[in-house]
Formats: sequence, C-alpha cells, structure tokens
Amino acid sequence: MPAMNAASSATILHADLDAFYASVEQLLDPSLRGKPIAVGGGVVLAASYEAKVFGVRGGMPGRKARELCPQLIFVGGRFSEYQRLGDAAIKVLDDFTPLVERISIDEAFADVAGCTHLFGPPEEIARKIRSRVKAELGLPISIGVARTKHLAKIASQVAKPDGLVVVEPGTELSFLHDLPVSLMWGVGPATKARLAEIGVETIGQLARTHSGALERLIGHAAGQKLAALAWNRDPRRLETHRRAHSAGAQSALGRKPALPSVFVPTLLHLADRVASRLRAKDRPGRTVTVRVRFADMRAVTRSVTLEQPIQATTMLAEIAEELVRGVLAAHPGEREISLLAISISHLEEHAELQLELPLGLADEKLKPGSRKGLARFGADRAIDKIRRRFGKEAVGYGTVALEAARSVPDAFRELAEKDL
DNA sequence: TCTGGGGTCCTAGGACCC
DNA sequence: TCTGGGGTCCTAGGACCC
Repeated sequence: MPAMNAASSATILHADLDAFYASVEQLLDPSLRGKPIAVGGGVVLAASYEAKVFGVRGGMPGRKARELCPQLIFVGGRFSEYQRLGDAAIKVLDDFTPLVERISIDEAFADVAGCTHLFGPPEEIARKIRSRVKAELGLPISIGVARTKHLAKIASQVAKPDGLVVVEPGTELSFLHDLPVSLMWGVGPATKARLAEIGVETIGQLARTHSGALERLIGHAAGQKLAALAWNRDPRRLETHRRAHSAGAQSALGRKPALPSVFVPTLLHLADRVASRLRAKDRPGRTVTVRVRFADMRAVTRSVTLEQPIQATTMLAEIAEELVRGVLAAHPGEREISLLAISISHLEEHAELQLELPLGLADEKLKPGSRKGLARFGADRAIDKIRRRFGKEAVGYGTVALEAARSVPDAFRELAEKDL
C-alpha cells in the first residue's frame, strides 16, 4: 500500500537554497566569494554566511550591519538572476516528482514516495538533487528529509550550510526534543519569550508541558498546534496548487506629514500596483484594508467589505483614501506617518461581466454605468494594454512614481509577489 | 538616518439571523 | 416578555513566515 509506505517512511524533502541572494551574487562575481556581503543598501535584504558570522541579518538596517561588520560589501542586487536561478533550482525537484510545493523563491517541499523505484531511496534522491544544483547552477542547497513537513523543515535548518540531514522514523523524537523551541514553525520572538517565562526552552520541554497551561499561555490554536508538532504529529499534506487569498502593497515613507498631498498620490501608486495585478489574473476583491504607521511606529488598520468586488485602480485608490482619512481623523494628534499600505482580500475567481462598482461606500458619482465608471474601466484597460506591449514603466501615475522615494526597487518587490 | 515588502493565520468582540 | 444558544460575517490587532 503506497499510502502506508508514505506514512511509515521518511519521504518528504525540504530543500532550501543557502543565503540565496548573497550566494547568487558570489556566484556571478567571483571576487565576492569568501567575503562578507550584503544585498541591499538602506536595508539588508540578504547576507552571506561570511557576513552572518558578524551578526548581520536580513531585514537589518544597512547602517547597523556596517557597524557590526565594517568590511561588509554592499551589492546592488541582480533581481532577474534571483528569479531565474530560483526557478531553475525548483525545476530540479520537478525532475524527480510532480509533488512539489514551492514556499518562496528559494524554498520548497517535495514528496518522493512515488518515485523511489526510479531514483532510489529518499536520501539518495536528496544527494542527487544537491549535486545537480551545485553542478548545474553553482549554488549550495540544504535538504532535510523526514516523515513530516515540519520535521523536514527543521532538518534542513540543522543541515545548513550546504548539508543534508535525514531523520529516520524511530529517531524522530530524540532528534527533535533537544532542539530549541525557536526552530519550530510558528515560534517567533513573542512566543519564544512567553515559553521562556514558564521555563520552556527546548522542544522536549514543550512536549511535556500540560496542554491547558500551554493554551492559556499562547492561545488555543497555537497551543494545540505546537503540542502536536512537538510530538511530531504534523497532519499537513503537500499542497501543490495554492492560490493567494490576498494581495497588497506598502511603502515606507521615512517621516512625512499626514497630509493629502502626501497620502493621496502614494495611495494611488499603491492602488495601481495592487489593482493591476488583480486585473492581470481577473481576481477582483471585496475587502479593502489600509494600514497607517505613525512616526512612532505604532500602526493602525481600517478595512471595509464591499458588496461587489473591485479591481479598478482609481476605485481602489479612492476607497483606500477614505479609509486613511478615517484613520487620521481618529488620531488627530498624529502629525506624521512613516508607512502606508493597501491590501485587498476576499478575492474572487473571475470578475463579473458588469462594470464594477461598490455600493459599500455610498457615493453618487460611483454608480455602475456612470460616465465616470466607464471612463475608469477604459483607462485601466488602456494602461494595462500599453504596459503589456511596452513594459511596466511605459505609462502610469507618473507624478507619484517620482515622489515615492522607494527604498526598495520594484524588481525586488516582484520577487515576493505570490501568484494570484 | 530608528527598523523593507508580500503574504498567512488566529483572536476577540460585536452585529445579525434563526 | 424575557432568556438563551448557535452560526456566520465583519473589523481591528497581533504573531509569524520568507
């Protein structure tokens, strides 16, 4: 019975390219090899292992990274190469099995239960994958092999850098229980701190914690989940086709006055990014959420759920603008904002044939079929068409593009976008 | 020169319906 | 009339992941 074999032997692989962006830079420019490098500038997007030794981490401000490592070399970022090489590495997995779940540009699960008769046992397959990625792409990749996704993922973390760890059934709990809780999926800084309050630092200690106490500490769902994972009970199967449930865009602003002259054009730019993605896949959404972060980094969200889904740029921009005005009205003391974000959820599969328009926010001029609605529909279609022919930069909300001092290039943003 | 950007999931309270 | 329960949806906030 294949199903029984799948359940009783370690056939799930978790493959993770090491320090991916930094490794690509070192691959493409040999003079960077062996040196501490950081991809990015204002913020570190990725650090090489040589830089990690100094404590440099992704997400860290560039200035702090340079303090930690004065000889750190900043490189620009060859984003199209990241996409190409990430895709190529996943393609190697695809050559062994169709059961591949891609998690991000540089990481994927694969279940090889159905292909061991062709390629040998899972450990052998993992070796082949690693050597092919090294030989064909020149990149280091770590792989964990186990019976469950959670354990395979932990195994690949333990295997880094450039290693392979197989956790055989029967050795699972002894492997797991000495490791720190922070390696578990779902344990971040907040949960780690709470667990530390009751003296829980290893996964074994977590496993032996009374479930009631655990749930009171971190909530019902998280408590149940962590308790199960600590005993290596992970019910998750591979999901090869996942669709996004939301799409969004955000922009850090430094410190800007909370005025329409700032937020109106910024929201238009963000709405354009989001809505054009929705239109490209014909997936309009019903719930619009904005996030406003003030100068002190406190953030507030406001959302509204419409009766009809939308995907027009100006429509999304105007709804977002109204929500932001609501936030600012509720916080009159806040004079400066440091970030604006728009997100849209409740995505639907296909747009209705009718011209969209929301009845959610009562607005005379936005009635379906109005001249303005038609004009917008036409304008979006025209812009989408020009961009398809001449590229994204060919046309758009230009005044905004100039104003938004973007700290991160658009190409980098696109790497993180999930397929809608 | 305070801390980027795109996502997922959970919680808790309230509205509303049956 | 009063009380109670369950289910679903919405909103705001938080934690986490890559």
